[in-house]
Amino acid sequence: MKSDKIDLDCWNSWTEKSSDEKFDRIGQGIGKGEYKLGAEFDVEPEGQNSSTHDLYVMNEKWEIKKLDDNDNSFRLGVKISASYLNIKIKVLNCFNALSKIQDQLVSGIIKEKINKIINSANSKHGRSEKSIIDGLYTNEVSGSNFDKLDELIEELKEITHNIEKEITFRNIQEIELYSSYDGKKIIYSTIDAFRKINLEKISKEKKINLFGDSEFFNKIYIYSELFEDLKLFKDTTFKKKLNKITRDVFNDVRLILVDKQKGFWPVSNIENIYCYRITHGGPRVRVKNL
DNA sequence: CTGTTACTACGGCAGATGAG
DNA sequence: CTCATCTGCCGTAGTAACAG
Repeated sequence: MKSDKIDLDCWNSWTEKSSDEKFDRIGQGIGKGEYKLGAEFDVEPEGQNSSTHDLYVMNEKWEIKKLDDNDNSFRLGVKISASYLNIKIKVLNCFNALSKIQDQLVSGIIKEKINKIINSANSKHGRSEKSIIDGLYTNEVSGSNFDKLDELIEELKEITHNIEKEITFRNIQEIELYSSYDGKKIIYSTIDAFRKINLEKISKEKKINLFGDSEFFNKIYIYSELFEDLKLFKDTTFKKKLNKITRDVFNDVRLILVDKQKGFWPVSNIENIYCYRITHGGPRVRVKNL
């Protein structure tokens, strides 16, 4: 193979050109395979001189990743931590909020659904040795917990979506109540009206009656706790969101996988990489069709 | 100065379980 | 049984920053 020609989405073998470079040679901010790959293309690894890429080859910025010999995965740098933390916080907010109001919900179908979801989040799935919630707090979400969490988020989205439809159907997007400030009548959103009434020192029965029935009381309660945080997953999913922040790392940078024996694998379509679990505080990534 | 700790790059691997 | 996968938990090198 000539070093000025590379094949995408397959292993390009190491050639004579890099035979003098050891794959395992590392340096400051320079990972395995970078010197060897650099030798193939007569370039030096950027290392500390560049925070955006490892090699500059054929007018492209290259980001080099060595796959884990164990399971063909790789991890990302700390740059992605902020993006992941934002997602994690929203997810934890949802479950914390549900746990807090759990006891205040009135028995019924919707409460049972929420109970199941909370229990599932506090359970281990697949081969996991810790629950989803524990995993989120310890920054270690296993593959099966990761899959299950995605399902749970979708269930919560479905629930809040149906509540939204019901609010619209009942035509109570706005409710008129007396102001706590000056006693005058003011129009409040459903959520604000609920929160206002829920603070009143009146019996639960009276509160429920104001919203029609206990099931609808539950629904608005749940909705008021979740809708803000679930906005992050509007028109997307937990997994898709993780995939997006993972792929965004490679905007304007070509991902090149390296392997001691097999050579190097340039990834043509970044959609071929996906996040499948969280380790050490960030996404762990795999490549399709490897 | 020197010695030490902190920080930021970079992945690694042991043990258990499940598939065949 | 053997082998691959899954899960959880860490490690190392090089340099900068700081204490004395």
